[in-house]
Amino acid sequence: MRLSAYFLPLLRENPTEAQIVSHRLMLRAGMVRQSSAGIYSWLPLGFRVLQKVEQIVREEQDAAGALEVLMPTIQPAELWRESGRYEDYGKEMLRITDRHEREMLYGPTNEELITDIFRGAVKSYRDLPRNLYHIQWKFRDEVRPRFGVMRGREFLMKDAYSFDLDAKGAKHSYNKMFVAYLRTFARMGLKAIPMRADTGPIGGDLSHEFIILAETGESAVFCDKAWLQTDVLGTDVDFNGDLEPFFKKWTSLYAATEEMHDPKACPVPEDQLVSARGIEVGHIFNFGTKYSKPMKAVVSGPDGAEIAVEMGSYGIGVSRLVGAIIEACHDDAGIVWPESVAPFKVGLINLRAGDEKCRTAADDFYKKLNAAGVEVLYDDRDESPGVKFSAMDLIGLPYQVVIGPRGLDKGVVEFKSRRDGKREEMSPEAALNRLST
RNA sequence: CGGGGCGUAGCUCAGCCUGGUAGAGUGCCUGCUUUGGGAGCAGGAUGCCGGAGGUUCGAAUCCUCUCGCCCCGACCA
Repeated sequence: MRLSAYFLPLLRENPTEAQIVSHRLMLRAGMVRQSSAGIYSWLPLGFRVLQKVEQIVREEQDAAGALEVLMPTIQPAELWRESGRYEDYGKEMLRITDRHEREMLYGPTNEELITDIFRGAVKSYRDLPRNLYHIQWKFRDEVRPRFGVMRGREFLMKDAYSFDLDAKGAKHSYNKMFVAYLRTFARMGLKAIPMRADTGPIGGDLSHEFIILAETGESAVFCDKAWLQTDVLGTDVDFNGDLEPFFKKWTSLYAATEEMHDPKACPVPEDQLVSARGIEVGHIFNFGTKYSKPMKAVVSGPDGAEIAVEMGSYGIGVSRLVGAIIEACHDDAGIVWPESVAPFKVGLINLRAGDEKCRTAADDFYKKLNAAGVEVLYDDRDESPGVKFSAMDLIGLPYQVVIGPRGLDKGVVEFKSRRDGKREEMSPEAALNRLST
């Protein structure tokens, strides 16, 4: 992509409304624009990141055997009356009346809808287990939206729902998602710690929140100091095998959210306990028959008797993750994207747009990168070098290739790694080689 | 939902107290000179001063109402 033809409205100064670093950087880097409180438009650069995050989530859900569907954002109120949550949810639910005076709502989550779909289609234990997920916009009318996309009212969420015949199967489904989540966040370069969590209004008895430690986090969390030195799972897993060892391993070290943390009962000695702030990026629940019973999601068992299915739900805040990644990956100059979610892999800077030799060399390098399938943002604008350097640092692409008259005379380009700031001179071929691998 | 604050140029903000021609920096446009970490000079464009009422000869400024946004707290993927 040529920057001269791109839509990248950068801000030189910090907008006053943005108080935390990810919000500031997302606005300054031209990733999002606020539409109203807690509601954002995603501009090209931000949207690319959102889609990369979404794709990683999708791949890991698929790998764990979950099946993607797409449910609507608007749901009928009746379903929520069946589960009893229509009244419970209160003002956080955006309620809508259509032209026929029918009560509708903008979905804050989808347990009711998925249960309705499931009960209409599955009648036999033979069709279990199943896990259905979708990645869809949700709306929760938060009292106080804040922190940019980290606590918006409208947000993109992956929510998966598992259906099993019995508690043992349900635990296996839970473990699958548990492991898939470890892999998902690890792929994004994040250390997300699974913590025992309160089930809240979703219900149930088994629940983990996946928390990224960050000073700006909204939740108070407690964990064993050893977690700080522990790497998260990144290896391949057989999802059909026994996952309980993985679950045990990644829950053996103490980690709990504030609601679940009891200082008196805590097994970790005080000097070994970390008290920190965290960002919740995922939350998994096993809630048994909380919805299947009132909504009559039942199957015939082997003996012909009706059995209410055991359910779980599994959420990842996809749009929140974009902010969370920036909270975890930035420096004074701007964002430092992990390669897996970077909007482009490399920023190509032509230092002298007006110089024939530079332009030819840069155009040529750009063509070769494209041919090699390397995602590149090419700054071909006629701007001063300082402007280009700072813009490229701000948007945080993992690598920069600088082509200027000084290097060209020696037949080299400059290759810079954003993360450590190291710059090396090398031939264009060598730089191309580095980037295509 | 309680408490606090802010709405003036694309952005950051001054002006408001004490009513009298709409401002600065930055960005934007044009031209020239520049060019390895946010360049220089010259010229130029940009505002229903959030909205509605009111007071006044006269309102960005005073009063009333209203809408929006932000922050702290309680609540939450």
